[in-house]
Amino acid sequence: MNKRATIGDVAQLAGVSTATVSRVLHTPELVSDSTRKAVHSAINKTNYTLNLAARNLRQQRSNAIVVLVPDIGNTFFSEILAGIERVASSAGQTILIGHTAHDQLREEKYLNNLLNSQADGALLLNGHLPDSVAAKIRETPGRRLPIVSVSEALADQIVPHVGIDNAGAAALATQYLLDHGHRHIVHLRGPASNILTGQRTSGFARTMKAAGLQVSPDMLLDGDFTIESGIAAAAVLIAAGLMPDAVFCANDEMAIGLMSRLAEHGIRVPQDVSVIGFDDIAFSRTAQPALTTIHQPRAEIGERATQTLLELIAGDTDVGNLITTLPADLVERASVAPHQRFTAT
Amino acid sequence: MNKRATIGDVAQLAGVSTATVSRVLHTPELVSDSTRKAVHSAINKTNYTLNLAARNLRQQRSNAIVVLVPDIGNTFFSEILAGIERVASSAGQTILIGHTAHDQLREEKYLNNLLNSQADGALLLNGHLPDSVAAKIRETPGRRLPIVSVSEALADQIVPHVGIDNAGAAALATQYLLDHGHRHIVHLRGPASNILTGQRTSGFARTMKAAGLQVSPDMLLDGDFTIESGIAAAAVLIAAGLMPDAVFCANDEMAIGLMSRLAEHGIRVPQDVSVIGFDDIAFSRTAQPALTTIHQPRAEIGERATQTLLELIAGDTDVGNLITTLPADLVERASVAPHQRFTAT
DNA sequence: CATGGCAATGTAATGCTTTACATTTTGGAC
DNA sequence: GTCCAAAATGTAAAGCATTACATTGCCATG
Repeated sequence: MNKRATIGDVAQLAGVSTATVSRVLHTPELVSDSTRKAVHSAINKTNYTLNLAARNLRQQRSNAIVVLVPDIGNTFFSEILAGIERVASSAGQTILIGHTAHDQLREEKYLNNLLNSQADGALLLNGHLPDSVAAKIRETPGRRLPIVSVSEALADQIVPHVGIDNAGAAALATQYLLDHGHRHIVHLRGPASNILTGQRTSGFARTMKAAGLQVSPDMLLDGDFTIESGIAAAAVLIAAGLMPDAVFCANDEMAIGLMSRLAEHGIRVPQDVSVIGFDDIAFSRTAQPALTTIHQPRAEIGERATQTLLELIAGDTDVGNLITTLPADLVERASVAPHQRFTAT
Repeated sequence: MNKRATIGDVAQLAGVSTATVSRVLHTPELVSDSTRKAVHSAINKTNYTLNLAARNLRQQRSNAIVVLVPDIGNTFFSEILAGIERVASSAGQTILIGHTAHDQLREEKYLNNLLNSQADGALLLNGHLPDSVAAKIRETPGRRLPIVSVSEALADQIVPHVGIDNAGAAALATQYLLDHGHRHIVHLRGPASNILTGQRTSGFARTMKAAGLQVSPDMLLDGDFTIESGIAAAAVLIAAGLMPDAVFCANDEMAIGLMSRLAEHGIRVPQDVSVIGFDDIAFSRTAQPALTTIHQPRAEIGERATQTLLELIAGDTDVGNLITTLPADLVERASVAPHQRFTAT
């Protein structure tokens, strides 16, 4: 079992210098036909493969970007990733996904890849920047780290961001329920630790208030973006014995969990209670009833974020702390119906 | 904007040699207290971070493993990933996810990371090994590449594998339908290109035959593991005008899509037709009705695969072309009911 | 035939860290 | 105070590819 061939082995076998081998690989037009053939044959004979660690060390870049995803299992992220990949790969960048599972240690670990020249840039889908990295950014304002936050903004937005207007979209959903005559509306929120939770809640509260409705504490339910927390929320509602007119869920997973539990108890959506979600994941279409929800332009979010990151890496434009806000809209399906007071006339 | 600090800068500032700085970082017990403090303070002052490219080059390994996933959006993979991460991170390995999207070019690109010492090993969830890599493995039987296939076997199994007995699990599902009195059973398959399709189909066909039932071509429907193909399959069934007793779907996504389309047409599951899925993804529990399906021990699959890979990397055991088969079982929910001929007595 | 210019190739420095081996320092025993 | 072992630290090579700069060889022009 012999060691891996190096560029030197290839050069020796082909009877040329290492520089020539390197040129065959990267700028073949500078090499004569005969030499090129000889080198290629030597490469085949030796089973040579480039050592990327050596190249990255020498070139001071890796042509890779790391994407931090809080929850791989959440289908919401996959279309964003598709957008990211489209742009990244056409720019010759490899994308590496780091699953953080909301774990600060992992976030740091993956970001160290960036700081340690394993990656040229980072895309944050997790809504959180570890303190150590944030401190580094503040300490060295000149040397901007190529990081862009996506979808979930940071508490302290010190890097560019691409996402939607969450408060506005939540307002849109709430207004839609109001327009259908619902008054007693409950909002099933995400975890308090998530920045989106505050944004969506404020959009909800603001719209309710504008309609002259008070948001009392019992109109806010706490979830954590999982199906299970949607199921649990339904249980709370059922136990309380008073079904609201409608429930605005901060994401589709929770809405789907909620509806499944309601169905088990014979509570019909939308006849007995209307439900609206957020995100428009694939399964919202197949839910029973099909879920009315807020659609985010996920592919475009991923694309724009990656473009911004690439500019940051190239360093040719000063994107500053650019905030890109893309439009979100409402898709009407079957989980919201007009309130009885509209139909019972 | 100054360049990044190197270990040399730290050494100079601390008044020691680079070797000592390196020791402070990796084997601090070999360094005296005072020196250690001085070095740490120099590290802070200079904002030093290790250059991983240089370390990887020197150490000839990266402490990273790359996981090839065909479809990030498929929730089936996330729990496998969780298992992988658990084992990998306790072994100090970083895991990097490469999304291949069934694209051979991407598969090669990510595997080149492995061959090029950007990663120490690879876990294949995509059921496919690019020809170039396969050729390399065959050419150099001595130098075994640290690769393990997971869940989806390779057409030509030249690396260790961890998964379930797919034909057996499909037989289990089919037998369950037979036991409930169903005779006219349709199997909605995955794409022909996928190795699982053949395995599951053969388990289905074998069990039908054992029950004295012929599997005619019209009892096999083609899908591609997506929700949409499940919806399309339902449309085919509806258009044909003859609803079978039951449908065995090769994965849950298709079963869910199928059921949603059936519901739109007023066809009730399980009263009018029974449906059984495969994989037991999270949304199978919230489907209406809750989906009866085959459960795979995903976390364990991920764990075992990673253990095997780590052994391969360490090279201390000869795992050979070990095939690890884990048990799959059936979870009864509400989408399968006894055939009328049982209940109508 | 001499010269300039270009194409093709070579030389050697560079990127940063780890680590085997060498050297110095420290502390204790006598 | 001497000596030795152990602890602490230093020196320098190695890991592999890229690339600025230097060199060689050739052709065409005058």
